[in-house]
Amino acid sequence: MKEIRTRFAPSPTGYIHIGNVRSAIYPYLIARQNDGKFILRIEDTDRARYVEGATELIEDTLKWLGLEWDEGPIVGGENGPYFQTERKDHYIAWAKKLIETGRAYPDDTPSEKIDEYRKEDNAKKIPYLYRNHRPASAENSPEENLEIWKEGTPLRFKADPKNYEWKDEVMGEMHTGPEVCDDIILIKKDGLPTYNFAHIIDDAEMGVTHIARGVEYLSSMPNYLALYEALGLDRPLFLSLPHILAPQGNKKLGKRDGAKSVTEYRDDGVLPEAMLNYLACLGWNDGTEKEIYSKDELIKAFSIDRIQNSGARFDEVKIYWYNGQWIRKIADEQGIDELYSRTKGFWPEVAENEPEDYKKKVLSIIYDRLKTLSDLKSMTEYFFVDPKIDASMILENKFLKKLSETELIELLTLTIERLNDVSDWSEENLQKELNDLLAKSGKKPAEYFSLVRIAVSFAPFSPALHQTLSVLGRDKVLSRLNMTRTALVSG
RNA sequence: GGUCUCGUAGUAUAACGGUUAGUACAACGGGUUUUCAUCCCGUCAACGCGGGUUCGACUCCCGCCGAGAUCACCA
Repeated sequence: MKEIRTRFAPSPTGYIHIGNVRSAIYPYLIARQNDGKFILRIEDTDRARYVEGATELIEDTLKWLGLEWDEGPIVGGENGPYFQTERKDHYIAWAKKLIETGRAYPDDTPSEKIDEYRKEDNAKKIPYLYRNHRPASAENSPEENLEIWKEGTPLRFKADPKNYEWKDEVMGEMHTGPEVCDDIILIKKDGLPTYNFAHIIDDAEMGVTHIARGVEYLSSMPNYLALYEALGLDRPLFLSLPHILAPQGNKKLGKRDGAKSVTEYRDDGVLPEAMLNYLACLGWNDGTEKEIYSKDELIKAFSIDRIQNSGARFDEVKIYWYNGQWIRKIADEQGIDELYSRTKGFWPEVAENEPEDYKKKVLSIIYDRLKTLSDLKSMTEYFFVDPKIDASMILENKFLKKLSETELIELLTLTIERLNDVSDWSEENLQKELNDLLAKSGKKPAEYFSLVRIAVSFAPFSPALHQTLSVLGRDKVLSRLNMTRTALVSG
């Protein structure tokens, strides 16, 4: 059986955003599922749009998502080079074959002239096709054209207009008429190939069996098929992936709509597991009601024929839901140490020099409140530094505003006196003490506990009170209670 | 304009001729005798329209409408 080989072939023009990362994920899953190979190829033939550092950005993104490639930059491989600019001689060689068979011709028609053709046809309301304006060189003999073609002169394909039929693994049976076949540019003025030409050569030479790419390439398919034919190459399998839609409107999600880069979500504290899970399931499902998939589960469950053929809207709210699920899943299944290892860089600055054990304890009581890891910044500060006392948070609290200041002060005094005598600062014992205090206070749980909670944290919310007090430790709790009481006393 | 694709609740989706059209997110309400969250329970909410075919259509066919893609020496 032929080895399954898939590829992701981005051009280094910037970051990978949410809208195009699925064309990396699906090929990856297909390769892994079939013990095949996943190739990364950098399509850098557009020197004008080339962005320094973009290749590294792409590599970073794939690595973060866990989409390791078997051949490509860094790792190398037998079918390299994996940068198109380093494969120029391959394209030239194939281009010459096409000239030899009379299927390509040099064309130095100036672009102004081409624009004119286009305008003329538009004015006449006939579809613009370059093959209706072929220059004399299109009729030269192969020998002649081989002779006159030199770097600096664009090379065009000589189309053979006819019907094409093919199967798209996602969209189904396809067919088009001759009106879409045209003389496309193969080699540009700068001597580099166009995408249209280069990707076909590369995929063939790299043994790619499945090409997955956005549906925008669907309308170019007849020209690609013509090229496969003219080059004598076997067609691979084609997968047209529907677009991911922007949050508003019906357009595909692109950088202009503010499509965030994948790594931006990483920096916001989204876990790669959640991102991969969400993106894979956006436009694909296995027919069951399962929602949470690990990478291995995706590899097992994935199937091409269940890829959705309509566009799917990217929903930021849902990815945060997935992220919450994954935060809890990792903590519960792999332990708090594993989750902790993901949190570097997400703690508030004041926590920087705090001991890891302490941060792990904080994490262990707060993780089920996190939607993203960056929530740690806003949610845990009071564990590391005394909060700013803001009496209004107590006085205006919905549970506390009916209590008088005197009552509040008395309750704090009661608490301080009792806790002063407590030496067993475990969660269990604190829970017991707090229950006793609650009984003594004569208040409703929401009233008494809210007071203590706010008095030590001055945060809008916090973990369960006994846990918060236990992790905070005896000294911090008592000193903060005292400070808060003093503040209330002095009004 | 030519060519092509798509069309189930606000969103993502299930159904592959027969179900009270299922699930998840969101929204709303409630519970878990402490906040926020988790977790649990409940409510709201959909087959674009019109014709066929059929005993029966979300499902098959046709037309329409709507949305999108593409028509580069960009990928």
